[in-house]
Amino acid sequence: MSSLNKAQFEAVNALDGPVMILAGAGTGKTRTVTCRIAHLIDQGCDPSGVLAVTFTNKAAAEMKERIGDMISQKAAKEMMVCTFHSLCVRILRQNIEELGYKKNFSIIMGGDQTGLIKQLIVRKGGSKEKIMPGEVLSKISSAKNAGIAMEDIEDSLISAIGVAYRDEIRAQNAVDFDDLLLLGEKLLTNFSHVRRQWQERFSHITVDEFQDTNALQMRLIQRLVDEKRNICVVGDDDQSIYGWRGAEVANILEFERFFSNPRIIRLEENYRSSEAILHTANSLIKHNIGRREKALIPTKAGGEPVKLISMPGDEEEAQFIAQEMKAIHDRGGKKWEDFAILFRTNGQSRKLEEAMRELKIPYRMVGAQSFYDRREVRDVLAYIELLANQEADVPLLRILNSPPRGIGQSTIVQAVDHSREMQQSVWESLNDEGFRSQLGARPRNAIIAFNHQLQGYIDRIQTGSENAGHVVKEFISEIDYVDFIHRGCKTPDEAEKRSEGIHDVIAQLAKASDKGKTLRVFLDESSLASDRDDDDIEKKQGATLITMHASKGLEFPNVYIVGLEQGILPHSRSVEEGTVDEERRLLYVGVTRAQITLTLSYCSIRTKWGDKVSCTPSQFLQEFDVTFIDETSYEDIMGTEISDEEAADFFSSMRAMLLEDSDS
DNA sequence: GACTAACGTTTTTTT
DNA sequence: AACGTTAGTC
Repeated sequence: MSSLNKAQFEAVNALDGPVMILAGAGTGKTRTVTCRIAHLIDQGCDPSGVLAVTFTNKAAAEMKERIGDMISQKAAKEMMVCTFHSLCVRILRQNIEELGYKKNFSIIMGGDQTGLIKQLIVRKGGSKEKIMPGEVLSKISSAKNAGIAMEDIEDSLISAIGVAYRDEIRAQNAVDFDDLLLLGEKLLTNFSHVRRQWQERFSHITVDEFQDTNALQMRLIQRLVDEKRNICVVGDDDQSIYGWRGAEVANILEFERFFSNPRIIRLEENYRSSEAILHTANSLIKHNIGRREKALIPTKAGGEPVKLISMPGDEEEAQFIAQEMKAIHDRGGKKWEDFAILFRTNGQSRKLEEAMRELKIPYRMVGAQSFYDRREVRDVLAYIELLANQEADVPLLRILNSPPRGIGQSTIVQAVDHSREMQQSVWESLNDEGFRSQLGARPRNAIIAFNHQLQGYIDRIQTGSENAGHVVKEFISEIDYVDFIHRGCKTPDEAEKRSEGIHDVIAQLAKASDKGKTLRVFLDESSLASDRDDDDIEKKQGATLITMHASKGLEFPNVYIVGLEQGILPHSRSVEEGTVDEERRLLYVGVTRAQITLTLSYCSIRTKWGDKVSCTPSQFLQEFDVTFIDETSYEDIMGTEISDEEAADFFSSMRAMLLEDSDS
C-alpha cells in the first residue's frame, strides 16, 4: 500500500458512494482495485457483501487470488468475484421459477446455438437460403439487448427465425447468453423480494472493464445498487473494443447520468511501457474524437524505438518473427514467455504457428478454436448434460446417433416432429409407446436399447454415491466413444489430441465431483468458461500467440503486431460499418501491451484462400508520430544479415535466396 | 442406415 | 488449403 501513487491512493481510500476510476493502459489498475477491496475488508466490511464483476472468469479467478494473498484466503472465498453472466446464473438458479422456467434450465451456446439457427434457417427460409447463421444470431442478439421483440425485427426472415428460436429454446427450458442477463434483470426489476435479497447481500459493488459493459448490464448494476450507492466502476474508454457486442462507451462517458455526483479519479502514470511505446500509442489514439481526454505519463524514459517493418508476404512475416525471436532468445536473458505475437483475426495464426513449429519454438495459442467448441468436447458435455437433464433436446439430438447406434436421420426427424406435436421433450417422445409403435423394428429396438443403457447411468448419477467423473468415464468407454472419434481422424496426432480432449473433460468433472459440485454446477461453469479452465493451459510454456481482443489486460516485454494492412486492421467490415474508431482503439490496446520492445509489420502480398492478394499498408501507420519509430524492410534486414554472416560467399547467398524462393 | 466423393464455402473480434 | 455439407452409392 505504501507504494501507491497519489491517484491510486485516493482511489483506494474512496470507499463509499459512486466512484469512477479512469485507468489508462498500464497504470496499475488491477493493483489499485485489489488494494481497494482489501482495504474495504480491513475497514470492517463483511467480505460476503463484496461483489466484484470482471470481464472474464480468468480475470475473476486472478483477482480473487490476489485479494486472498493480501487479506485471507477465507475472506476472499466469501466474496463474489465473477462475470455478469456467472452472477446472473447464480441469481437465476435460485429464483428463475418466478419467470416460469424450471430451475434446472440449461444454457445453450456456441456450436449448439449455431446448429439450431441453421435448422431454423432451413425451416423458415428454405434449403436454398444462404444467410449465415452468425449474422442471424448477432441480429437476434442485438434486438434482444435493445429490448426489441423478435416479432418487431425489421427483416422478416430474421424476425421469423427469431420467434422460432425464442420459442424453441423456451420450450426446452433453455436460455442463451443474452437471456442470462435479460432474465436476470427482469427478475430483479419485477420481483422486489428478489431485488431486496440481492441488494441486501451486497454492500459494495465493483465493476471492472466498465468500458465493455452494455446497456443491459448497466441496468443490472442499477438494480443491484441500493440507496447507499456504493458502486465503483473502473475502465478506460480508449480501450473499448466490444462495441460490436453491444458495449456502450456511453456508460463511461455519461456515468454521471446514472449515478449523480460521482468521484472521478484518473490514473495516468504508466508503469508498463517505455516512453517510445507510450508516445507512439498516444499519437495514434488522439485521432479518435469524443473521448475522455487523458494523459498517459511515462515512468520509463526513452527506450528502444518501435520497429516498423514492411514484409513481402505473410509467410516471410511469420518466418522473420520466428527467426528474430529465436535469435534474441538464444542470445540469452529472454524466456519464451516474454514474447507475444498479436493479430487481428484468428485466421492469421496458422502461418505463425507453422513458423514456430519449424524453429521448434514452444508457443501457446490463446483462444482460437475454443476448447469448449471442439466436437468431442461438446459431445461429452452433451452426454453429461443428458445425464443431468433428459428434457434438454439440444444435447440429446447432438449425441443421439454419435456414435452411430442405428438411430438414423429419418428416425430422428420423426422423433422431433412427434415431440413438437405432443408438446413434449424429444426424450419423452422416445419413451412414448405411441411414437415407438410407428417405427420399424430396427430403429425401435435401437431406441429401447439406448434408453435402457442411459437410464442405468442416470440412476447411478442420481444416487450420488459415486464420483460422477468415474461414472461418465465408464459410460464413455461402454459406448466406445473414443474409438468412434478415432475412426474420424486423419492423423495419429489428431487422434491423440481428441482423446486428450475427452479425457480432460472427464478429469475436470471428476475433480469437480470430488469437490462436491453437482453436474449442474459443473455444466454451468463449463458453459461460462471463456476459453481455458483455470489451470490447464495457464501452465503451458512458450511464446504467446493471441488476438488483440484477447490480449486486453495482458502485458509482455516483447510484442509483435502483424498484418497492419488495410482490410485487416482496420478490418474491411469495420470500414463498411463505419467503426474504424474501434479498430484504432484495438490497435492502441495492442501497442500498449508492450513493455520493452514493439515491432509492427505489414505485408505487400498475402495468401488468402489459396491465392495471393496484394495489400496496402494500414491507414493507422500514417497516424503514428514517427519520433520513436524505426522504419525498415524485410529485404534490407535479410540482405545485410546474409552478407554479414556469410561474408562475400557468392554461392551461399545465392543458395539462401533460391531456398527462399522455392519455399513459397 | 453408413460410407465415400465431390462440392462449395470460408475469415472479425467473445461472455 | 482445409473444412463441413450434400448427394450418390452400397
